[in-house]
Amino acid sequence: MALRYAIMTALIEDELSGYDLAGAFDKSLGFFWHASHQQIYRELGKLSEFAWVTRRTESQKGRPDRILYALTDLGREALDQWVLTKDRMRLQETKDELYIKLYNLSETNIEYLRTRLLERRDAMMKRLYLYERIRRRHYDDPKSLPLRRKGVYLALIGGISGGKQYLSWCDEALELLADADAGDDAESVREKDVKQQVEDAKVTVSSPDTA
Amino acid sequence: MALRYAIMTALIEDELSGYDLAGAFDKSLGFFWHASHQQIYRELGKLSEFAWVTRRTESQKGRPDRILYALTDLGREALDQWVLTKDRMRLQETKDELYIKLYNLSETNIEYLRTRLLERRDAMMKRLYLYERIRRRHYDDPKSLPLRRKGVYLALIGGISGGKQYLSWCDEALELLADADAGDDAESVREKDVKQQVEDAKVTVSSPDTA
DNA sequence: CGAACCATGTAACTCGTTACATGATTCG
DNA sequence: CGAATCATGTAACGAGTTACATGGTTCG
Repeated sequence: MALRYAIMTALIEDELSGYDLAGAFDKSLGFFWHASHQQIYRELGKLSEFAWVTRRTESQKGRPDRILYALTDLGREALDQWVLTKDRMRLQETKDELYIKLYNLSETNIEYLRTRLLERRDAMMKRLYLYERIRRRHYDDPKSLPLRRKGVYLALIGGISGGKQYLSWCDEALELLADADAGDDAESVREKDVKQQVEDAKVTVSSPDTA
Repeated sequence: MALRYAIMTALIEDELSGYDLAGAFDKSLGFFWHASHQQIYRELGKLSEFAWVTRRTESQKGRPDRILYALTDLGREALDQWVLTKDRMRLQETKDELYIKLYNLSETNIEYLRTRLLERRDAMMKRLYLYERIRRRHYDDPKSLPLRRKGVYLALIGGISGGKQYLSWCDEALELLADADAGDDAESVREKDVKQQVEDAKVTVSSPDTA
């Protein structure tokens, strides 16, 4: 059910196409919710059935038509009601396979898992950079924001601080795993590289405005 | 697919029943993966089909029989292989409806959302307390752990630091929302209470060993 | 010239939730 | 005496993924 309302939330301020929405779920909304375009088109179908949104086709030259969706008063009402329903409280369900894989850490897979960690670290850093920039540009003084924007701000910093915590967890994990097989000469050299990468990256993240 | 392997992971060290497994997913494993008993029984059915686990019935007096599952060599092999397959990296997909609801923050629902935040704060604190204790008891000196346990340790501290970050996010959110409607006298008094609760709880969390 | 972007969708499947079903035992 | 714990499951539904399908444009 939540995806339905997430879509409507995105439609409060703008009239958007399914494609736009998919983009939003990869960008600004994506820190705490993800949805594939297939799911979005499916929900949009239902939302028009309920008359919670209206659809309007816009022709473009040289590109496929876009179908723009707008929230109706009825939809707006349904959304307001939903906010007040009690949800199943699910605390921080991270659902990352990597955690399960780490439970199975061994000599055989340590190298592989280290690579996955670096990958995630990298990806998170890119995301954080984007979000930090949004925060600085639009949410620099949270106390003076209008109420609605305060909520958005909170969701945003929730994502940002979660992301930062994740980064430092990656660092800690990489350091522990680097120690884990010291002794082998060839390995040691490679470990040094990994540690150096981690250091380099720390600098990049602490001052994202320079990139 | 991941649930399947999470179950097998839990079966590496012990022979467990479906009921035991459901318990594990509510406790030690539950920080980063959740599964209902229905899902678990379904997967266990498939795992025995594949001969990745064996089943053995144990009669009990005055209680229903338990069916104990044990990992086979074949299952062990499948698990080891799975660890090395590349997953689609999904970064910190929190999927908490509360974030979407916060996007819709207004005078109408602010009180309600504050209550949800306190609820989550409370629940997370209880969980953190449990996990911190496990860490202190069994993972106090991570560098001296055998390799496999290091992986478990990393998953554990991933959960712990994520939880701590979540708590401080809740605090920040509650403080911002408390300011949000100051000015009304009756409200102001209530806000004070909320802030006091937050302070009280901070003390509790920073020293979990006293409870 | 190939890759990525724009833009929409369908079909089949697996994963996850909710509700239903049973029945003894222990604890407050 | 009612609720919680122990212990297993089925059925129906909703949410999410993977694969397939189409076809023009822009950029390197």
